[in-house]
Amino acid sequence: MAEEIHVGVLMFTAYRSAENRIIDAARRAGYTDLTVPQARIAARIGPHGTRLTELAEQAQVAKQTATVLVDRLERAGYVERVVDPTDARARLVRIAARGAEVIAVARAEEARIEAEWSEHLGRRRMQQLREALTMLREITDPYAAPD
Amino acid sequence: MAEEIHVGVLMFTAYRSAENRIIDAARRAGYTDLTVPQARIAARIGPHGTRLTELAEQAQVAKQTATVLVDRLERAGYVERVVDPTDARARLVRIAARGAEVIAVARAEEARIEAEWSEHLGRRRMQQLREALTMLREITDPYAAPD
DNA sequence: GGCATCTAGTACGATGATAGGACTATTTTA
DNA sequence: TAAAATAGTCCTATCATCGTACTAGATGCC
Repeated sequence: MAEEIHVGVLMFTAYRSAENRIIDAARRAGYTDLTVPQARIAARIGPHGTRLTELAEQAQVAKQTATVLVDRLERAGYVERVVDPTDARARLVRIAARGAEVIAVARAEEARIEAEWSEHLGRRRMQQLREALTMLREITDPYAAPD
Repeated sequence: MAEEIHVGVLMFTAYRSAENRIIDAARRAGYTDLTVPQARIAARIGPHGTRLTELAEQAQVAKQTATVLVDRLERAGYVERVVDPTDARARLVRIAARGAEVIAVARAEEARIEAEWSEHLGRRRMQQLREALTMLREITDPYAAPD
């Protein structure tokens, strides 16, 4: 029975572990508002801002949900909305000052987690893991960002 | 920038994709109630029933949340609660008839997904992925089921 | 045994997350 | 230029989440 665990469940466990650690790190740093779904959305904002619909697709939630999450992030000062110069219907969600601060905290914890995982697995296996997941993205990412 | 994606995010994408597909399959089969959090809890029920606290830990939610989810699952006929013969305080959550039906549907979709992933990655890489994730579980699973 | 302590689960209440349906404004297509 | 598509929001209903507090049963310790 040991081999019967679905690969997806294994991913959930590892992913959720990382997510919890990052949220905890943010809380310890004083960013006690900021929930997991909010962080998930915020983590997908690109350097020059990202459209709400795009964020919704990547986080795999409805756009109404993304609207609510961005509302809260905006009210808390983590992000801001600016008009998209290329399309008057659209608005770009961008990281605001407070957002940049917490992202730094998150990135640091992220790096720590990656280092721990890498140490536990060994460099070769870690590399294989990353490679396999990156390939998998081709068929599991609905947005299929060409990077 | 292409290599900067955190391994955790890659896992989220794949995991969420699988989860969505399984839920969709269940809906198509007529099980239109049943939400993602409910399914997550239900998926962790063992063959002889599992305690609520245990389910909460494995799904990484508070026990109050697990109570609510099990309530809904029970009302919809997917699971049932029976007294734990070894502890009068505890109750075992067990799969009920309707639950067994939808699990069959879920397992089938799960197998299909694994097959697709395996085909996309190739057998060797799929095996490496499973191996790495299984190892990772040792340091990321708070419940650390011995299995 | 008997009392303090711990554990399993529930109840209440407040807030966040989620999405269906409908709507406006703008852009794209035919 | 009219028709269709797209970006985003609003309204509303329901689910999910968890802090705090509580009850009932189990355990540890003298």
